[in-house]
Amino acid sequence: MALSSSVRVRFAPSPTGHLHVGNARTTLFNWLFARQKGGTMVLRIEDTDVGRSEARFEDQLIADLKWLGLDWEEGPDVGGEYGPYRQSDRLPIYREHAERLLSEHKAYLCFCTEEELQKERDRATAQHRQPIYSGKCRAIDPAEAQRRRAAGEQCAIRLRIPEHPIRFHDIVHGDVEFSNEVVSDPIILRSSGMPVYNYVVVIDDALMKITHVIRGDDHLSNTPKQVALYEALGWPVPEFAHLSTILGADRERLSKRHGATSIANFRDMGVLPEALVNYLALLGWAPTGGTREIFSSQELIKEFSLERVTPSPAVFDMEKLYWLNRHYIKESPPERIQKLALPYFSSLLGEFLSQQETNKSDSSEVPDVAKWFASVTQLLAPSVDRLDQLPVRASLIFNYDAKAALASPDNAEVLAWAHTDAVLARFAFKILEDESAREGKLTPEQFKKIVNEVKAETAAKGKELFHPIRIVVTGSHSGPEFDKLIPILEEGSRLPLPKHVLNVHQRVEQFAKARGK
RNA sequence: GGCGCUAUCGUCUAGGGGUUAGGACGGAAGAUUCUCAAUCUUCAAACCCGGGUUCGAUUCCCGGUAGCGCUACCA
Repeated sequence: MALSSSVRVRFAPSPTGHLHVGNARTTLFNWLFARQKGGTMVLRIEDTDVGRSEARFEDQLIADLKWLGLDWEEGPDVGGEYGPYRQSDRLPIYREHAERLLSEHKAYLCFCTEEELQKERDRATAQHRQPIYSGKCRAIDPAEAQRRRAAGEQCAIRLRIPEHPIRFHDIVHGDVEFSNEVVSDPIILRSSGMPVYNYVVVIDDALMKITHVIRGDDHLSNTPKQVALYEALGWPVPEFAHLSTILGADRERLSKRHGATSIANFRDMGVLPEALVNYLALLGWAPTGGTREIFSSQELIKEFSLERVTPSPAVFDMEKLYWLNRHYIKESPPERIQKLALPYFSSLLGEFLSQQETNKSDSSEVPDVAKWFASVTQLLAPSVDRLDQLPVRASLIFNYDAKAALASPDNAEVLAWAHTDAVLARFAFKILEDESAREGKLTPEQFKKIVNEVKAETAAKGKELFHPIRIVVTGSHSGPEFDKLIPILEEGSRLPLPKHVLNVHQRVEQFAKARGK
């Protein structure tokens, strides 16, 4: 299939850890741009730092990107015509082009030792000068230099930086200019033969025909070196777009210290991918007009533009992410939420539900349990920031504790109300008497009828009536609607769950006992 | 230290030579529901400082300040 546009972008992470939100946002912007332009997305693994790179991190990276719904046409996992897509597999390419630059006198051999260079730098900083390379080896005759190298003398390859300022255009920042004096001839190939990052990135981007380099603005200061490299190599300079840094609440660069920062963290917390994508898109970008907040990926592809990306750094705001997450939780089909919620209930349900799921056809009870659990998540999910908070919310179903309810300071005020004793007494009496309740088959209608009778007999109404009853039934004076809760309690008590759910009758009984009246 | 980038409510942002400086999150108040949540309504909340250009600057220019980044034979 012919692509309608020649736009090619890349995401080039180092496999040194989990995918970070900053990198995720960079990938997202690349992806949105590529998808909008009908371009090609390339995934390239920058694993030249062999010490820190690990293969398992590459798999995680790919899994995290896919979870976000991002995809690519070329990469180590899918191949492509500009491979290999792992830098560790491209070493010969880097050497070849370095030698080419050398033979064209665009680069030269440097015989300075690390100690010499370090001393030079120290001297410069002590004198408050820019710590740049003196250019000592620039003057060595190339033929002489080759002889010394052939004789086995250790040397690195340095790029010759031109004697004029380096200018380039950045889509986010506009025109940027650096004096050539601050760049200094950078090493492109170490004496060990290993190439340097700022060099390989140019070779790869050029050879992979990348048209738009969209990356973090920590690379902005590296860009003049890279532009000089493109020019030395005789290759076209791509468009640049440098994205601002994501900061923590203290305005420092976002790090583990700030809590959840990896995509895996958010996934484990029960943040939905579409919420994260939507939030990340809003960090540093806003649509025309700037009033819309909710965007699906498809809508983002349509609306996104690099020109509207803000150059200033953005503070990551967990509360706004939660707001979007709550929105998407409510929008999601209940079956999806139920499925996603399941892992968080392993301590309450054990392997029970997942086991039941696998052999559902041969037991009649199974659909009941699944259905029951679905109604539990449906009841609780709308009030939660993230799915991992569900089990705590569910404690009113699973962990009824009459003594704790009576002792709770939250309940003290309600328990002291004038009507409370009467309400409690009449309610307990009626529930304990009720035949259906005793069997755990109380319906919301019967429950309502009992409540109404209590109301008539005690003259308590509104909160005076409901708060004490809530405390008896759930342990707390506030919570979900009784109409939905009663069936969950009653049905739950009849199911063979690993953690038994008390029905209304049992709760009233325990409460009465705990109260000693 | 040098160089670079950045600067609108607490936060994310819209806007732009003359505006009641708009929206969202969060906050506050009210409505509603038995309660909480949700929902709806309302409110508070900002152009970093100093010069210049201009009839007029938050907006354009310069300087300062602050934050961040880069200053490696790290990526």
